[in-house]
Amino acid sequence: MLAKTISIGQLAARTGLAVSAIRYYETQGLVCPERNAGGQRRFLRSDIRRLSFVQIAQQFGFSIGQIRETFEALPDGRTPTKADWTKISRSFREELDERIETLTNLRDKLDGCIGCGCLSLRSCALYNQQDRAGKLGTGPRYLLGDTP
Amino acid sequence: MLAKTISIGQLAARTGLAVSAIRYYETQGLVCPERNAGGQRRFLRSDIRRLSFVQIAQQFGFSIGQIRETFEALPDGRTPTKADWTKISRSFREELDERIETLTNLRDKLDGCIGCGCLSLRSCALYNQQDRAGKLGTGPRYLLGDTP
DNA sequence: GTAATTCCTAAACCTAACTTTAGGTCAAGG
DNA sequence: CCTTGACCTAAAGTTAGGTTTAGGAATTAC
Repeated sequence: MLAKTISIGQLAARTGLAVSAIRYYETQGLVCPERNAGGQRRFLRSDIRRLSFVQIAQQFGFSIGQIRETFEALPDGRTPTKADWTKISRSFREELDERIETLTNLRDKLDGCIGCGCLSLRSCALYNQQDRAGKLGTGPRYLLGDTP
Repeated sequence: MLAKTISIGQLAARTGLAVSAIRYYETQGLVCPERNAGGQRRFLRSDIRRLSFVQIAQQFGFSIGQIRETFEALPDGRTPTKADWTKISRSFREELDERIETLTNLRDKLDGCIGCGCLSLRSCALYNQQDRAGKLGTGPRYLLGDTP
């Protein structure tokens, strides 16, 4: 018989996460388990999917805060449907595309540098970006595209 | 007149790094400045390029340890030549290509999931990787390709 | 019904990559 | 020459993302 809710240990087994990590994620607002009479956490089965998504997103380099924001698109109270997850995955994919593009751009610049005598003071695109950043003082660096 | 060596403040101005960051990098073996009579650090001009490289590598997601290893290919004692930097950039580029490929693969899997009803318990490639990882307990996750 | 698990909280600890602080020294300009 | 800004060290603090520890309480298994 399939229980309606699962324990933290079961969730850990199903997601490959440590129990301590799941508790930590709760403090960060990534899951909101109910409690039983004895005060123990009871998770929905859909939290397995939720935490799997967390792990995948982390592999892609997203921070917990960003993942929490992404989850704000999920329904409050009802179990997320396939359509909900599709929506999230799609916006996630867009972010991802941007990241890959940024990395690829940067790599291509590095390619140019290998050809041109990398990091030369005058001709290297990457170096010059740094150089300009330097002139702005110790503020944020905009190598990755956060132009000033 | 161009001084032979530069101070930490000048290096900071030229690289956009904080003075404290440069001191930290010294403790991590990324730069090895000499000292003058008064005990103050004196950097080579080539350290500007060195630290610029550090910043670029960090933008690509390399850790300080990895960058230090990369630098072990640089000559000890003489100022690195263009050929030295080219060699480093090239091996660096290879690593980078791998990372882009990994990210792209992962993204394509996510694409599959968007099509298939993402993160479904049975049909999602990403999810199933997680699932298998779960069954191995809390050990290392191999979503990024470090297969067991 | 009792022993072994599992779970609970709070607080301390961990690594990476730095910054900040405190208290003092060095060097360059007027 | 003396003041001001740049520099020095050591140690503590910071953020992210957790883990570990300590001391109990709730469940489950036999």
